Amino acid sequence: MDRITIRDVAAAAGVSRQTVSRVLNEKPDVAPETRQRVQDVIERLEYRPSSIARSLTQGRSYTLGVVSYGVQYFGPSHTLVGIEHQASELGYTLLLSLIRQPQTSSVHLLHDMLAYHVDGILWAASEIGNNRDWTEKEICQLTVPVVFLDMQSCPNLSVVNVDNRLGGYIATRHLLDQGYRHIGLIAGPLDWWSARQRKLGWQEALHEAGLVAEDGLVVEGTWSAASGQRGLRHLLEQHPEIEAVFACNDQMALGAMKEASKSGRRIPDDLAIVGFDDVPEAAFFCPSLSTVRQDLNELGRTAVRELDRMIQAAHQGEPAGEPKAILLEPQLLVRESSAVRKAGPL
Amino acid sequence: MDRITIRDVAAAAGVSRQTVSRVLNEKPDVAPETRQRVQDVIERLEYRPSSIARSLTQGRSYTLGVVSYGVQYFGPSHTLVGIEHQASELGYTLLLSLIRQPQTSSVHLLHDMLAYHVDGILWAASEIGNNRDWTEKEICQLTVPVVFLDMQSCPNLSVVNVDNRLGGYIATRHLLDQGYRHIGLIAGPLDWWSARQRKLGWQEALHEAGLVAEDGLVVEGTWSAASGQRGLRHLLEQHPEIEAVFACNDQMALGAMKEASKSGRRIPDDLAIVGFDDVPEAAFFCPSLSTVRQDLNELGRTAVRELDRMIQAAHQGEPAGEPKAILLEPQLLVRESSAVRKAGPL
DNA sequence: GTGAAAGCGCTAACAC
DNA sequence: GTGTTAGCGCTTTCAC
Repeated sequence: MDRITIRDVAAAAGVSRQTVSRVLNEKPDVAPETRQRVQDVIERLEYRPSSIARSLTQGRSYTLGVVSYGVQYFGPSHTLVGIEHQASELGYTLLLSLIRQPQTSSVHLLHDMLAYHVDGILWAASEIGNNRDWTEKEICQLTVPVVFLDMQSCPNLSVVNVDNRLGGYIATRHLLDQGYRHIGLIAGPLDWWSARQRKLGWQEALHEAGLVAEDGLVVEGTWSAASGQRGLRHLLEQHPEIEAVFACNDQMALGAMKEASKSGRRIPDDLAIVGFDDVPEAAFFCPSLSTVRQDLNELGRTAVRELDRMIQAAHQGEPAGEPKAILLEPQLLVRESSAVRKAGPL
Repeated sequence: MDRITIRDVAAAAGVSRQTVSRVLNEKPDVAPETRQRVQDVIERLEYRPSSIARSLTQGRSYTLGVVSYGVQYFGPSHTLVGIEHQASELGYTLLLSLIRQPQTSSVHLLHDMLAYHVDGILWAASEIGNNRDWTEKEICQLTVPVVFLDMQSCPNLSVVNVDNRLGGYIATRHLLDQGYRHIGLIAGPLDWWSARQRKLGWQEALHEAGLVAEDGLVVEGTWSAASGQRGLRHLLEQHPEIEAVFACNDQMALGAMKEASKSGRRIPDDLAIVGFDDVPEAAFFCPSLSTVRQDLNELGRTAVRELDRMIQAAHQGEPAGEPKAILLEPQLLVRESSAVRKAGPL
């Protein structure tokens, strides 16, 4: 069963292919009756124009490349949904590539996407280790705009981020405001840029309160609940005086809650906990988990809008404009796990 | 900055475009030295062949369309990862479309993908309500193969599923084996085919044990933890004698655990709970949650392999073969929430 | 208003 | 071994 082409339509309508093309693209200079006739034939034949043939002639594919990592987890999957929805609203289709080894540079994915003539690229895989070192050499000689998510901003690149540092700050600041002074940190893997940022926020809040952010108060996790559990155990062994913990995601917070209950500590009375992400389950943990919410859907949407802007500009021969660094504000959600400490002396 | 084409390479190497093409496609009949010279030029010019131009001439795009829904949730995101990895291993790139309104038929997405000349389509959006009614009329007249995931099998369609019914059965059977007799069901939304299947499994197990699967023992949730909490409350109000509950996903199980603890019931002593999915957090709930694990990664991979098989067949002019219905077996994980009931009379 | 010719970047089929 | 011709399905340019 062969594809129906513009030829078939032209023949059936008794016009030239150009005229059909004009009707398809809603261009003027087609007699109303001709237009109608062509449209009827299109319907009857169920003709659908080939997007890739179009891409070839127009030099635009209305396609965006997305490179992501860890889509099975909360953050990346929510970001991806935001990306897709905004993209489809703007008339783009997505080409998806998932990275398996986040440590390596994966430049080749970029070229793969270019082979499909994408109009732009969203690099949504997190910055881990030095997996971004390639950007300097590659990006400048690219033919299409690229927007990065979740990576350190850089003078030549367009980047969209949630303000992880602010998130770490408000989480810690909240615990300080509740009267806690000995606040531990269960960090994410510190080769992740975002994890380092959250840690910085924690440090900043402690310093601001005149406290010392000792290394002993920090334990590095892997984002997993198991690592959160181990982390808290380790922390409490070393520093039994710890009264509160900021866990850098909700899974690690859950693991910490498990460990707390194992060690006979009640939350929040003996140990307050704040997480990060606001996974849907967080409100149903026992007790419910205070956490920092980031609007990842909006993160994805913003990135697409920015990319679209760059594409439009480039397409009109405009001077691209300065690369932007966009930062979204996270938001604190207070629940039971960090409720204000009961009155009375320690 | 213009794209480097096969012409540029041909000119620079002093050969015809055809020879360059032969080198690119590793065809024989090129003199070793010519081949080397061409390859050198390719490297020097950093030439990358255009995949879409190739698609046009070859009638193959090495591209698969994926239509999914709810990618921000556990199941669909894990399936997507499986799909992507298997696809990329087989040399395919993915075109991704996410549905917003699962109730509506979304046939147009199918045509959108065809416009991009995809070699095949994976319909990974769940069957909900009658959002599959279009398949009968559309599929037969399609030019490319389609594989469906998570939907009722149908004589003319290729379908890959986890055996949800079996999953419901083994969860319930496990509770029966533990000595529980009054077993409630917190079902998923019953317009979802998969939710109905899990319910069927529950019924089957009860019947087999000579028990009646009364309607009063069933409450319909929305997959959310909140609905699980409400569900259990409702169930216990109506049937205080309930000793165990099968919640059709882990989130609802979590909500039920919350409600149990609110109402002063201990798990598993006063109420046993089994979930479905095995989200990574399940092992860290308090108590840890018994659940049914489905290998969603493998689900996605299997679907891609099947689709690839169909594509290959069609491409060699073979008679497509019978549409297959593939079923994967889920697996019971016993944890604390359904531990064997303490000895002693009821 | 409409059509003919040329071309997007590549490969299949056939020459030589 | 290598080059020429034609064509994938569409749009652009320029005739008429």
